[in-house]
Amino acid sequence: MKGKATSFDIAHRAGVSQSTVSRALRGSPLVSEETRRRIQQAADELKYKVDKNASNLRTRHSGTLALLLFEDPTADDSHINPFFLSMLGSITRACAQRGYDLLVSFQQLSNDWHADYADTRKADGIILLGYGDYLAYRDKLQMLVDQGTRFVRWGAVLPDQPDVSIGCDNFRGGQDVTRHLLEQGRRRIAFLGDASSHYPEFFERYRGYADVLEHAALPVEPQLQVNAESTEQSGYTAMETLLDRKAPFDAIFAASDLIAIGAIRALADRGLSIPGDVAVAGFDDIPTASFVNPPLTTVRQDTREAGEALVENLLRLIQGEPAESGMLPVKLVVRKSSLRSR
Amino acid sequence: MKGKATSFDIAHRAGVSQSTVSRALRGSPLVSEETRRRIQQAADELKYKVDKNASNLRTRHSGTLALLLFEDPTADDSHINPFFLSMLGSITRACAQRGYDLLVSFQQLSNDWHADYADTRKADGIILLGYGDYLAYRDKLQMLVDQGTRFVRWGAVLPDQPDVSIGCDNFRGGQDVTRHLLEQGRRRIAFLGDASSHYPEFFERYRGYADVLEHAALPVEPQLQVNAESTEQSGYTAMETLLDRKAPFDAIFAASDLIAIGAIRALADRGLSIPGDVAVAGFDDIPTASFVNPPLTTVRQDTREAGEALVENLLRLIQGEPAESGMLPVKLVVRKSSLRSR
DNA sequence: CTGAAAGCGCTTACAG
DNA sequence: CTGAAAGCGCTTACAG
Repeated sequence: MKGKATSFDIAHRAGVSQSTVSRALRGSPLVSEETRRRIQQAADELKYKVDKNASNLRTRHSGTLALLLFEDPTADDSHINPFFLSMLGSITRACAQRGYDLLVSFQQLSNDWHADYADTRKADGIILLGYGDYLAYRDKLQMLVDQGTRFVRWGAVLPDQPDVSIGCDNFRGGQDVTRHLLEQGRRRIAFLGDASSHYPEFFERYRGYADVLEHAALPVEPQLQVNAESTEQSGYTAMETLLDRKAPFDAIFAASDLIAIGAIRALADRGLSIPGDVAVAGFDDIPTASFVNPPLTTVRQDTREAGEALVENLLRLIQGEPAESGMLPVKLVVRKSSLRSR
Repeated sequence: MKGKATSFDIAHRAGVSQSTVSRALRGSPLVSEETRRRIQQAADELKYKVDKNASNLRTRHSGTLALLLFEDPTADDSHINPFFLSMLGSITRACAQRGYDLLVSFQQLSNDWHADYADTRKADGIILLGYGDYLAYRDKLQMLVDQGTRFVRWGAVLPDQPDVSIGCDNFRGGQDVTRHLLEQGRRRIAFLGDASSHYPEFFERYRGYADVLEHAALPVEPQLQVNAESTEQSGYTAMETLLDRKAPFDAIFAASDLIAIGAIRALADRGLSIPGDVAVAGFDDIPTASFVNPPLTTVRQDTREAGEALVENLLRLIQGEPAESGMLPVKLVVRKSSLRSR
């Protein structure tokens, strides 16, 4: 056998026309059972597989989705945000279940990702997953929409978005954490993480936090908020900044687990005990969260459900059906880092 | 503009033939600068992108590699072995650097993965990454080789393999850990992990361990070895089994960090202190390793280098050049879990 | 139920 | 340097 077998080879071997081979292998009801069996057998014998490039070219779709993962502070190789990695896992599975392949790619915000996979027909649609200045790439989203590219995005779900976005209930998560910390007797809760519309997910968490404080008639103090992006390093630095401000606080609500982990390190380096001196809570429930010392109270986002929802909605868009942005529930996971006494 | 522009549209707009458009866009030296510029401009204006399906069909290759990730004990969705996740990250990057796309897929050992991506021409080659009974899928590897499929595998590098495998120096890693534990005064070191040719990577680590013990004139005791696969749960169970045997030991060498983490939990549950009563060391240096309590001594595999090597060699195979199996160096990372005194 | 034929959008000898 | 033409391997109306 030289080269791969084609449908003509199968046709020849099964004594039918090439068109019939194609029909049989695609499961067309027009083919008789007997013929189908003969063709299937010939195909098996020659280890024939339909050439996807040819079939995609003909049918005008690829059976493939593209996942574009981007982080603003481009992580060194393998140190991708664990939460995204977990999403990647569930998205891959969700695709497989629906018979789609998944193309994975890392991008920088600055790149031309808005004009690639879908345009080259390598993918039928795109899933956007990442962390970066929302205002900076909002235009690109609009461009994608204008071009008619099918895509869904993981991120904050806001009223005025041009695209289909799936996200968790960040506001609610922020409320839950803050309420919990108050219940534990904390009164001066600091927030580590960006709190502006540049980073809507963090901002929603912050708004949930502020909302609960206000309802408890507690002040929302600007000096208790420090910007941080979602890395351990950034969390460490932010924690130091907060400590240097000398404003008293008895709890930290970090906008992500990575930030929380950095903060824990910084607190430990200054000799502060957790949760004795300071309670700490994060967001995401990454695998490491339960292993840090002390185990970290956090908010779990159901990545499995998230992956399903993203793929589900993207497929709907591809099929021309209506798809809607939606918010997934969150779940407070209480661990030692926020509990009153050991 | 209805539908996407094709090369004919560009040709029309630029006033040249379609063949010239194709040449210009592929960077053929046959096209004059002036013509190329005009074509490029027309392409930009129409936001034209070459249809990959068509071009792949013509050129007989896809510019895509497939990563097949499989775990024997199929992990629940997002809980993929963190080490593999890290590899996934570096492989994706290595592909991108070389202009290749990456198709990611989870597989079970039992599936027909040996006859898929490459056969359907969706990928030019395959990277195999996973954990499972080697003897069980060795036949499939042989089949891949026989079919002429281009693939490389991450795993143990053994003398008699039919395929190109890249792995770390597991034997050396096993030696390093064991030697370190001996230096810390430990004498009865247990090994948690499968130690048979079914799991060659673990087996190599075990052989390194046994080798050092023998050179130190210490016995290699079967009752100090307990099988375990690379999950926390399995590590926990294995640790319990070992404890129940009542054979004295003062150190644990776990074949992977996940196993080590499970073991640490089991030891803690029985009230044993680490490293006071028992020193513990793992293998892989997953992100969590530095966060467990106490921080885990382990062996780092350079995933960045590993991803590069895999992609590099696969590309070589695809280009018909010789590729060779190879072993990457490992690095002992000493942390608190194995140190004599606090 | 089956076959002959057109065509998906490219790339690349071949001829100028 | 450029164009006309063949062909990559399929799918799917169209005609029987």
